[in-house]
Amino acid sequence: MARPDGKRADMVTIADVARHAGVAVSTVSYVLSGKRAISTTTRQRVLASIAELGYHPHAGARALASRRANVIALVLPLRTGMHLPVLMRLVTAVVTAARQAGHDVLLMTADEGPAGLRRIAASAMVDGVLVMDVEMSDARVPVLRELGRPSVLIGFPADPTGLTCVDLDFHRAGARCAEHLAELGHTRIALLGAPPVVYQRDTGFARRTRAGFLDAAERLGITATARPCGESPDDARAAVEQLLMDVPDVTGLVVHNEEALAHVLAVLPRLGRGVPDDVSVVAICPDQVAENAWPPLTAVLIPAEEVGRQAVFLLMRKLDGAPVPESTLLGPALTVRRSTASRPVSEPAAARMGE
Amino acid sequence: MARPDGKRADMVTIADVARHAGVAVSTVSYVLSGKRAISTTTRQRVLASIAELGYHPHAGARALASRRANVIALVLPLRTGMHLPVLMRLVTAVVTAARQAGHDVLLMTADEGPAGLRRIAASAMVDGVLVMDVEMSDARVPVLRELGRPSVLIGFPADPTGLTCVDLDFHRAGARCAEHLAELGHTRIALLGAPPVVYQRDTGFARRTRAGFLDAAERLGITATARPCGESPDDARAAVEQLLMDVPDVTGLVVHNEEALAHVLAVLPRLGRGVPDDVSVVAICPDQVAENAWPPLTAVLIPAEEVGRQAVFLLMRKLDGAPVPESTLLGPALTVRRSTASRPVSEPAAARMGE
DNA sequence: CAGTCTCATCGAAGCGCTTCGACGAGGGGT
DNA sequence: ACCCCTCGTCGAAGCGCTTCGATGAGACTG
Repeated sequence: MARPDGKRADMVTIADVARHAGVAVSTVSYVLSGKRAISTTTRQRVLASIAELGYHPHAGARALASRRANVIALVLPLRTGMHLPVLMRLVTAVVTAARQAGHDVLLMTADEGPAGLRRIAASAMVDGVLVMDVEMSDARVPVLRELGRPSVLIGFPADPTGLTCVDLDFHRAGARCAEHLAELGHTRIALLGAPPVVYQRDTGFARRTRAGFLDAAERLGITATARPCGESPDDARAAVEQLLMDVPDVTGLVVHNEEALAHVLAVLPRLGRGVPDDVSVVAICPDQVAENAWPPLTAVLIPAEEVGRQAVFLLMRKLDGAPVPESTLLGPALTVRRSTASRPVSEPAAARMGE
Repeated sequence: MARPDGKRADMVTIADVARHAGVAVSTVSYVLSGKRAISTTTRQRVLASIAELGYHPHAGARALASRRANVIALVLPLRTGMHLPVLMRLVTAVVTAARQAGHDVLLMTADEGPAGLRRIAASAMVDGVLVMDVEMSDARVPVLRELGRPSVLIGFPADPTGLTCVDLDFHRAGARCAEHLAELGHTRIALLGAPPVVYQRDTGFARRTRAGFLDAAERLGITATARPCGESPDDARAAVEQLLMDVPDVTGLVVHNEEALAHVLAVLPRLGRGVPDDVSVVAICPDQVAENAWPPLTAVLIPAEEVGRQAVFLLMRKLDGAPVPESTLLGPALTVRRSTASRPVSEPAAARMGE
């Protein structure tokens, strides 16, 4: 393995390339970085040598000399409850986008906490940090502020001032659902949202969805109600029953609660409401869930790939010192499937079915 | 931000620590690495300075000087079909274990392919590579061999010679299922495995499970049959019907096919076989699936955390130049839930139910 | 044709760390 | 008293790269 000069055989250095091409080390460096003009002939020769020798710059040396690691950190939550398919697609999108921008991705789990962030930042191991699944009051946020490293959050904390955040625009998502139902002629619609406790905690996305939904309904001149919904089968059933009792002529339903979704869908037919014949259902959920439900659900999707790409894009801009907006909200995309239909012209299903 | 000397304010170097503690730079280094004896008083002083200044070694400089990056690469598959919860738990376990061993984790997706592996290895960015979800004939395997970097595979390729592989011991998993059924008194048992095409491809885990199952049954002196099972509802139903026709008195069933599992469970009652009253069912699947099925399934789980930990452990040993076994097979853990019971003493259910 | 530019290239000085050899101070043995 | 260790510490030489200033060769001016 060792060569006569005592170095490792598999380590080709920039000096080897320079020697092979008959130029100075710095010339090779400039060919690679493009930071100074190099004649075409020299460039060709250097590139040929690089290819022939299979040279790859030593990442550590480069980081040391250039003060740029070309690595970003991705901080993943461990927390359960996060929907995994969405998370994985986000991760994949981030890695792909980062690679396209010439960066690698260092994976951190949140359990190292603030100390991990400090370590990573102080050791110059990464140029910037991407924090996923941010909560309203997230312990990592103050650390991020304190470190002063370029960072981008996926999700919004309570106070996003001075940070850069990306997420789905839940306000517009809620509105989009109302609009879709209105377009189909529905005039009595309802939103079943997160469990009560989530609203009490003032969690951002739940409130924003509700506000968007109600605002849109008002603007469209249709009657809407929004209420929380528990996650257990019993709670979900109770919520649906109560809703149908309070608003018997409701024909459009938005469900923003992944856990409860299946239960809601199961209970509606049993209460004499066919989907979509009697009640149209729009979900706000990952597309996998929407596709696998029965019937396949018209839904506003969480655009994981797009969020990941955007987050990386913003981080790269920050690394380049370019200005970025504090908050980036991605437009919701509504996919029409088979759970929504025009408002039934006849009387409610319960009567029709002789129940 | 800049100090009078022109350096960045937030970068504390080892020289700063040395000055602050009144010792030589090398002394600080030795305190940190423990590679030479340092008097207690000096050590204390240095450690105090480190804490006070908030010093963290520059990762790049360290990698350059020591030829150790303290980073390992984790190569994730993009491929669908991999069960995500298992994958995420594996990833989490790997990151946690790596951190405990003083390493960080660089995340690569497989779509960069061999070139990505080469780049990572040649740039000395990582000390070793962990490859997940290895297939029988995996394009990454030859590259791994060629690179000669320390690596560990999770899963087994067709020819694991000279590699280090970790996985669940599917042979013993199959055997464990048979044993469990035998312990409950069942004497006619069957295995529904992967779709036919998987066996034809000579895929490792499917064959090994079947062999383990049949060997154990023979050893235990009970009658066993193993057959493939398609993934569609129709194929699964057909497989079950055929099985019940061929072996009407079968009372123990092992299902090693995640996709078909739900369909098998749905069809058994319709054929007059209650689970577990008439037929006991053991699954080989992730625990989430086993828990959420009805009835909750007795199952052999894929020990994701343990696999991740083992893989990191083995990689660390390789980095230290210690010998490691070529293959590490993890013992299957069987969790008893509500889908298995003692062999029914009476006649088959079909008769009992008057069908 | 001297003076001035631009272009292409080179040499050398670090970047922050590890590690090797050297060295002074004590603590045995004789 | 001597020599010889061992222990604790220091200084300096790199690790492979980027970047700055310098330099030489032409290509323009006037």
